[in-house]
Amino acid sequence: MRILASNLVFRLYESLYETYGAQGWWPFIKGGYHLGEYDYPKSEAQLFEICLGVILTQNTTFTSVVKSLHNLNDMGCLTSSAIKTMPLDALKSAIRPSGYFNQKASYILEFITFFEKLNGRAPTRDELLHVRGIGEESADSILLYAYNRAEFVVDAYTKRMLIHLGVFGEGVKYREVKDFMQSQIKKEIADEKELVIIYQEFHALIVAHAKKHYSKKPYGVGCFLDIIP
DNA sequence: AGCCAGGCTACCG
DNA sequence: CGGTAGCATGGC
Repeated sequence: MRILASNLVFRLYESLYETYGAQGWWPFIKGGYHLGEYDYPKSEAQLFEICLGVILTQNTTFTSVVKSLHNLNDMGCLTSSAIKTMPLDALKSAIRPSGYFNQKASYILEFITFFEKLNGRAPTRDELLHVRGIGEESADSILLYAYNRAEFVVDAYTKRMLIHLGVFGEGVKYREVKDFMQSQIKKEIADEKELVIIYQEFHALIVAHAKKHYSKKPYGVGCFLDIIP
């Protein structure tokens, strides 16, 4: 989705979108997805798969997560009920490629307990934050990608890039970055559905860009976003 | 061989 | 509060 540049944050978005194009974002094992379509998840199964992916991808590459999800799928265990009833060791070995498999196995089981109690209702951000294993980024990722709520996701890349560009100083807090990005974007976009799409694409674009230019030190080499304040 | 990956908790002062 | 060790595998 194109938007008109009128402030710093939009210029950032436009430069990234111009360069990398629509990212689509959340990749699925079940059902696939199409670029430029935003009516996902299309099923409860996809919704749960996003939540699972969010937990598994903590401090890991998504390609590792895909392996774990395929392992689970091959065992017929890509649903909350199946994971709940499978042996713990089987769960651990399935998600092994994503690292931290002991922690993540218990995080997943705790999330499932929480998820099933929701009974189809969308969780609040605060509720998610009270689930062990769900921090700020995971809560926002689940809300944004699984529940299509307008919650901007801030990850290590986002902070690193914005610090490098001089928007924030070292040690900036999650909340500060999130509030800034959201308030800037909301100045131009009022429609909730549009906001969700922008937030989804924006985070994906930042990751795409940061993988290229903000992965190894010194950060920002070859970054063309010299447009900031 | 070492550093990094789409973080979070627990525990420290 | 803020800071940090520990968690673990896989890719480059």
